[in-house]
Amino acid sequence: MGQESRGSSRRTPVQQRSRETVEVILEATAQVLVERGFEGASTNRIARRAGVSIGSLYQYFPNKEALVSALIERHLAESVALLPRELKETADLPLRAAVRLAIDFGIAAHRANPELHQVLTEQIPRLLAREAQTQWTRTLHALVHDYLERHRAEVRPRNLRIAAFLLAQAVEAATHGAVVHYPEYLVGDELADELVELALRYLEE
Amino acid sequence: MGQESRGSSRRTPVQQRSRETVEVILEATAQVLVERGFEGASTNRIARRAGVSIGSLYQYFPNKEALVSALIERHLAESVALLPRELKETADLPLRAAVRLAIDFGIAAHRANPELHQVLTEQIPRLLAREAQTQWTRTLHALVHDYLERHRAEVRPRNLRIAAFLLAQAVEAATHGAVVHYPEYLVGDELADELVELALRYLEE
DNA sequence: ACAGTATATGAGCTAATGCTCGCCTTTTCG
DNA sequence: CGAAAAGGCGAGCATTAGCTCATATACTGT
Repeated sequence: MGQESRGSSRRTPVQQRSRETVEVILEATAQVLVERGFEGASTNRIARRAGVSIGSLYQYFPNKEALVSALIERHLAESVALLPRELKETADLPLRAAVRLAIDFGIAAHRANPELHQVLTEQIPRLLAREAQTQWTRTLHALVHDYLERHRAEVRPRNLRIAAFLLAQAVEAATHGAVVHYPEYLVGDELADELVELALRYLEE
Repeated sequence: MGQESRGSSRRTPVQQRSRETVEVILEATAQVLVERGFEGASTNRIARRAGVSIGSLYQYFPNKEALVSALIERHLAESVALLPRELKETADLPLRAAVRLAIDFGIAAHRANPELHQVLTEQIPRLLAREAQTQWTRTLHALVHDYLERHRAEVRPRNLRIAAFLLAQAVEAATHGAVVHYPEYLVGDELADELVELALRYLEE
């Protein structure tokens, strides 16, 4: 769904060769972004790194923003693809088990390619990441909200929207913050355990 | 303390006139940053907005980064200035009251000039904001940690560093997220109440 | 084999940005 | 008052970024 979000006015790859080119370009974008940040990631540099001419780059991406957008979309798509499957499993689990699963999932998501995740969430001009970011936030909140609604009887908070928002936000922030400021917290289970405690105690009667 | 962090090799204002110029430039920087983001905030544009020539701008700030850094520092300094006073008051308050005060403080901080806060936290290349950001995070965690240590007897968690980290992170994220994604949550007290609940339940025996 | 299409190339254009530097004006102070 | 220091100015330089386009090469189907 949505190979190209708004990349209109550019050629769509049809041969195998060009699909590989697009792939190589996206991969190079990720690398250069990690190494030199958004400003340092010039399209020329990306093309060079990809072993491809700028001309080729601009054949598939109308501009730098579209290029980075495509990368963000692809990165989120990976997480989004896992999410429903993972969280669907939690739907009928009891509170403690569900919370545990969700938090482990959150932590795992941050552990996969943490550098790219960091650049994408922290260094990209917000207007660019905005749409994707909002989409993701909404999806996540909706899922948590859903779970809470199903289990509303076993749960203390009355305003489930706020509860879902708080929980999602807290878990995300703690995980992200740990990656950035205290990576050592992530080696054991201590942080995860405490996060579970935080969530459960908030939810319990 | 630290009028200029690393702004070496530039003139330091000594006359009243030039201090005003610096002031005007910083104010213009904030405005343009809010209006056009980091990339759109060219030094020429900032100077024009300030009603000052670029020459003058570069007389006091060696480059764009230093300019923005100075603004960040000034912005954080305002919060930092309030922090100890505010939190010193909480030092001997009982849990519930202390938590309440801290959270109200956090929310208030986000309400003062939320647009600038948002640009500064979300749109500035991270390497630039990094130092200030880390400094702030550390200070905050230390303060919470201190409080917890003093009250260690009344508090459940054993690892106070992690507890402080989690709480600070959760409150910050919830407040920030509300400002950005759901401003409507901030009109009443509901969010604040729930945040207090989250923190207290986590801390209580 | 060949026409037509898809893909790839890279020299170089345009525009904008960060920043300098020579010169002028105002303030300070003996 | 007058000279030295501080402050202010803005045309314009050097650089770099994003991006185009004329041209060349690889596929594809007949």
